[in-house]
Amino acid sequence: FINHKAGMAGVDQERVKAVVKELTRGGQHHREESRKDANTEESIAKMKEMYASLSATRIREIEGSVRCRIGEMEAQRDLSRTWIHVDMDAFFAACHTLERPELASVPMAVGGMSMISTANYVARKAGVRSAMPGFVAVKLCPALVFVRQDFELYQKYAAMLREVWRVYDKEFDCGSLDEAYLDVTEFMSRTGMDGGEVAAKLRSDVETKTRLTCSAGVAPTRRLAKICSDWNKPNGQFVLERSREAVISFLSDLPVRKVGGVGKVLEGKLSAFQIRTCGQLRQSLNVIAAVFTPATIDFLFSVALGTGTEQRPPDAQRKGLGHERTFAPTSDPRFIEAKLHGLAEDVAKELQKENLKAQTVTLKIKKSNFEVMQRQLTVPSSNAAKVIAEAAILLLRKERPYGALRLVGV
DNA sequence: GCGGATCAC
DNA sequence: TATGGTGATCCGC
Repeated sequence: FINHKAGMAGVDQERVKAVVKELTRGGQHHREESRKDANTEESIAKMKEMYASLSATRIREIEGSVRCRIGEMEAQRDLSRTWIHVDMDAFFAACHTLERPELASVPMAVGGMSMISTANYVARKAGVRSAMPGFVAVKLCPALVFVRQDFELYQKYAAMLREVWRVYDKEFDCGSLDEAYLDVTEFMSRTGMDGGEVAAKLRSDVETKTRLTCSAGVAPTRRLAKICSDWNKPNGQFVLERSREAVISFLSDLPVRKVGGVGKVLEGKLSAFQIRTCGQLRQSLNVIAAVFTPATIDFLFSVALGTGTEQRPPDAQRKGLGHERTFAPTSDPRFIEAKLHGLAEDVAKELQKENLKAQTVTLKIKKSNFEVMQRQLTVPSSNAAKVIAEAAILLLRKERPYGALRLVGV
């Protein structure tokens, strides 16, 4: 929970670490996390070993192809578009505060003792953070006020937000309820405004319409715009000029972890090769090309150069639809199979609503020690609850004896 | 194609 | 006392 999220700058990180350690020591969840950490370390060791064993000839080959590839990517660099990424400030918490103004001045989190989905900036000062279990948050901030999630409330404000965003880009796409990517290139030529002016007006329109604040990033690519929207959060904006020099200079000291798609594990692997910033990444593309897998290499090259994501991706069709539920650990097959029946009903209803059929049914289970397993079965295409439930239960029974479970999903 | 793993929000 | 739910992607086999 020590990260670079907005509003977490002045947090006493040692205190957070101590509290988390005290509350998790010896727990099953912690053991599972440690197991994954050990796997990452093992993977890093293999990568280092592999790198050390490369012949001089092979290294020269890689260097040549990397040089060539960078040249091609530079030749195709596209600085013609202006993207704005707009991101609401502590969206869920802010929605509740509009309805209950007294929450503005107290530390508040949306969620419960198990999990927090977001916290207001008062709570963040104490180290409370999204994805933190509520019982840890209370220990960090005993005065913390919990508010239950209310998706209808968020939907109401999200609909108002989309009204605003549409004005700037008819085809805007939403990352989630509270954020969107807008290609404002045409809006700018139509109005004569520059990127910063458009972002300022957009944020002002959002606040006028909803009384909610947001932050915005302006940049020549979607990926960079997303990073920029976080730069002056909350209630701020940042403009990255549309020039190669500006992009390269912006990236030079940017921690790789700020880039969407770089999580804890990839950050750890890069760090093992002394790569912590995008500038260092740019200087290390030979290593990257030597030790990572193809998709990751493609991704990291475009991150390092600040290229890619200039175009809006075509809207993808759905590839999966599922439901899962956590409960107090049990091995009672009657309880577990009843859960699966209920989840299968929910899935079937949504499939029917969207005029879809299931081709493959996946059973997901999480054991009481937090180990996750998935088993799948291809069925004759169907959106009938009965077919889906029977497939899930068949898969479950094949895993007997499965012991105590804490979650099942369909 | 399957199952584990990672990531975003 | 107590660590979520949904969807996507990648990789090794």
